[in-house]
Amino acid sequence: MSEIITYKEVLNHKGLKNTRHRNSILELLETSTQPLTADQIYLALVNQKISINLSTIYRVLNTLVENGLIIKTNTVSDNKTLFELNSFEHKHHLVCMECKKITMVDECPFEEYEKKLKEKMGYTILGHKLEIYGVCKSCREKENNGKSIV
Amino acid sequence: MSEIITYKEVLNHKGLKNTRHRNSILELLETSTQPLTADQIYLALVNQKISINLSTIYRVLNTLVENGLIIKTNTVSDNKTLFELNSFEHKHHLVCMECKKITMVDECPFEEYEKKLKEKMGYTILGHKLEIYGVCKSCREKENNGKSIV
DNA sequence: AATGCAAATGCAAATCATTATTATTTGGAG
DNA sequence: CTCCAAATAATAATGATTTGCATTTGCATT
Repeated sequence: MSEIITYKEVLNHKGLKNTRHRNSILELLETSTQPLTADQIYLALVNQKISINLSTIYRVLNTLVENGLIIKTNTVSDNKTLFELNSFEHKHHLVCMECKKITMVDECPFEEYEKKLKEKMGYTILGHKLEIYGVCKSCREKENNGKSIV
Repeated sequence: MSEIITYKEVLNHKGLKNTRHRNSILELLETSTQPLTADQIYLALVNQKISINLSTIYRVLNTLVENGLIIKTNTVSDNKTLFELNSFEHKHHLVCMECKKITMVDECPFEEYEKKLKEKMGYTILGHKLEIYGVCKSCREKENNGKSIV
């Protein structure tokens, strides 16, 4: 836990009960460097000798999304739903097409662009999602040992 | 058909047979102002008194994606796959959170940003996807007739 | 510490989008 | 017109996610 505030307090404040499952899921997402699928969470917890049902994971994830503690995303390549802790910071995803790893980037070049869209299209802009696809350093190096396609 | 080239020719060139189903799906996507789900395509065709099977639609869509004629996307809100004609132009999606309508925008402010990411993260950038969320003009106006939340 | 009750969980079955299988039909080359 | 590979229909299978219902648990109150 990187904050002084514990999940127990956060959950309480939202009127949610402080259960071991909610805590272990939140803790797992906190230590993870990237968004996880429900299934990945399930496997990770089972690995930690925690007995939990997959449907419970889905239910916990959904309540946490509804209460703004975590964020739901989905990938373009495969059709899976990913969950990550809501850091309340504006982040974008850098997705490696080879190893599928996701890296977070926090720089965002958009204020200008959004203003333009607002004027041109008459939209009220609420937010955006940006995913950038590429090949990460280590995958590119692996490939260069063989033939270089990219 | 907005081009001199017919779909028949395009399909031929790709070594694909020119079937009525492929044509009706391509024509439907051409007239559509926004990406469609397999199911929406199915309903639209049935509406046109065209007898077609849903699995055929999926199969046709997948071959068309493989051959670069159409593009696969997916929505953040619900877990559905969307298909749109590949215009071979770089476009982004402007998504209305009220009516879920998608508008295309062609301006893209990214060359600079991608260069930066390449240097900083060591990534080879292949492409990106940007979705912008907001409320479209007509939805905002509808809302203002009641109470204005947004 | 014991009680009560709503909320949370486990388990199994249901649902939904998508894919695979197989028999039948069709486009189009010859 | 004939033939065959490719395309399609119909149906079953799959995999992710949701739901119904019985049981358990958190926690406020006694």
